[in-house]
Amino acid sequence: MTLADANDYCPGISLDCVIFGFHEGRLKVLLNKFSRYTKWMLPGGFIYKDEHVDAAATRTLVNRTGLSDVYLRQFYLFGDVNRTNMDENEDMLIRQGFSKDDEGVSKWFLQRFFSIGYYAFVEYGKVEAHSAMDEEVAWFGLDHIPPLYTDHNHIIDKAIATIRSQLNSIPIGYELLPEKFTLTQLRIIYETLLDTKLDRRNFQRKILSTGLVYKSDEVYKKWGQKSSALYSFDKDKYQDAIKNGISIF
Amino acid sequence: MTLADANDYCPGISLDCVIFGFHEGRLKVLLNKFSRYTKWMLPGGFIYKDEHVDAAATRTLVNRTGLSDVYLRQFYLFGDVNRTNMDENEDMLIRQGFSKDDEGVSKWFLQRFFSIGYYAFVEYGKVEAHSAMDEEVAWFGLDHIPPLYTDHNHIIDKAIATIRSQLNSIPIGYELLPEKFTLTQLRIIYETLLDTKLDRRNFQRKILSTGLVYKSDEVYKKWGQKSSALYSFDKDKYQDAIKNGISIF
DNA sequence: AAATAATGTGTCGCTATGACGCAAATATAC
DNA sequence: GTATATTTGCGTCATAGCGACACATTATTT
Repeated sequence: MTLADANDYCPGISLDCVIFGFHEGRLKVLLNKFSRYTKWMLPGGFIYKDEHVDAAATRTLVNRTGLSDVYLRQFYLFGDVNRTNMDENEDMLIRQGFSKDDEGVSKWFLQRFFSIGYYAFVEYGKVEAHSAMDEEVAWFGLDHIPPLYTDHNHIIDKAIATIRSQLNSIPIGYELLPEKFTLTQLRIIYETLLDTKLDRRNFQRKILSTGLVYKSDEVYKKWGQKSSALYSFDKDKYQDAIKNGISIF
Repeated sequence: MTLADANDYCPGISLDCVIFGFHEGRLKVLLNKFSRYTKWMLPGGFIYKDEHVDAAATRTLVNRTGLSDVYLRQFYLFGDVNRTNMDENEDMLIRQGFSKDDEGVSKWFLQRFFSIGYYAFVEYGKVEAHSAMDEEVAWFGLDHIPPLYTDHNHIIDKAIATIRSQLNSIPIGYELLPEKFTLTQLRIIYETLLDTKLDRRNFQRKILSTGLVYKSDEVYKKWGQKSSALYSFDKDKYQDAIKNGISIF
C-alpha cells in the first residue's frame, strides 16, 4: 500500500491469504517479503471503506497471482490482542525506510489489527507470481515454511486444520491440479492434508466411484517407473456435486 | 452499551452470538430487543480495545445468560458493505430516545460495521435470561424467527449451515441437553439441524455404538405414551472424543 | 374396548471399506 | 546382461456398517 491511502481503508482490520498450489508432488503456499525486511509474510491487504471484504480478498489475490475467478474462502478472524507486535511492526517500518516519528505511518501501523483469514487454491502453472514494487514473492513447501511475520505461521496452521475438516465438501483437486493429472497426484494432496498414507488402490476405487473423474486418452510418462494414466474432472458433474454437497472422504 | 464507552471499543467492529437452546422438543435461539425498538436482534456487543475477541464474546454471553464456561465458537465474519443500514440504525436511535444530531451517538452508530459471528450451545434450563436495563430477552423456535435487525436472519442461517457441516465433530448433544436425556431428544436435535428424518432404531444403534452414552437407571415418563430410558454422556470419553476428533455422522 | 402413538429389541441383505496379491513396466545397481 | 527396486494397473476377499423394516410392549386418547 501507499501510506497516503491509509484514510481510504477501514482502520484496525486487515486480511491475509493462504494461497495453496501443487508443484513437483508437494503442496506449497505463496509468501511474500518486503525487500528490506527480513521476515516473509502472507499476501495480505486492507479493505477499502466501501468495499466488500470478499472483494478485497479477491483484489489481493489478483495482485499477487494475476488470477481471478479462483476458489477463495474466508475461514477465520484472528482477533488476539497480542497478535500485532508493535516492536515488530516498528522494526519493519524502520527497515523499509520510514521514520517512526512519521505521524501518519505510525498511527496506521502501530495499532491493534484484526486479520481476516482467507484460503485459496490456485493452479500452480497459471500463477505469475507478481512482485509488487519492493516485494519478493515465492512458493514454500509446507514442510519448509520459515518463521513468519506476527502470527502468520499460526494462520497457515489454522487454514490447514480448517481445510482438513472440510475435505469432504471441498473440490480441492479440481482447483489445485491442471486439467489432466494422475490419481497419484490427487492422492498426495489428500495425504498431505490428512497427514496419513492412503492405500493407493482403495483411493483409486473411491475416487473413480464418485464418477467425478474420467480417464483421458493421454498418459503421463516423465516420472517414476511405469507410465500412468491421466485423468480429468467432469466439470458438469463437479459443479453439481459442489452445489449438492459432495462427500469424497 | 452506554454511549460514553464508545471510545473504549474497537471502532467499526461488533460481534453477534447465535445462542442455541433445546426446550420442549425444539431447538431455539435467544434473541433480545430494545424495549422501544420494534425489531428483535441477536445478543451482541463490542470489543474493548485491549480485549481478545473470544473474551468479548464470552462477556456478551455471561451478560445475557448468566452462564460462563459455555461451548462458544467463532464461525464467520460478516463484512458486506451494505449489512449496516444507516436508515435502520438512525430509526433505532431515534426510537430509543437519542437525537441524530448527537455527535457521539451518530458517529458511533452510523458507520459501517463488521460483525463477528459466534454460535453457542447452552443448557436451556440453566439460563436465566437476563434483561439488561431496557432490553427484553426471549427464546424463539427456529421456525418462528421474526424479521430481525439488519442481516441477523442471515447470520442465524449461516450459523446453522456451519453447524450442520461440522455436526460430525461437534459435541452438540452434550452441550444442549441436561445431564439425563432420552435418545429421542438427541435425535430431534440432529433431525432439526440436518433437516431430515432419521430412523429411530438406526440412530440409537449408531449413538450407542460410539460408546459415548450410557443408559442411566432412571426413566422418563412424563411425555408421550411409553416411558423411555434416560441416558447420560460419559464425560471422560466425551472429552477424549473431542480432542481426537469425534465422528458421529 | 379400540385406536393411536411412542418405545425396546431385533433381523436381513447390500455396499463400502480396509487389507492385501500379483503381474507388468520402467529405472537403477552390480 | 541380469537382478533388484519402484511404481502402476487390476484385481480379490472378509467384515463392519448401514438402510429398511418387523413386531411386541407400554401408555394415552376416544
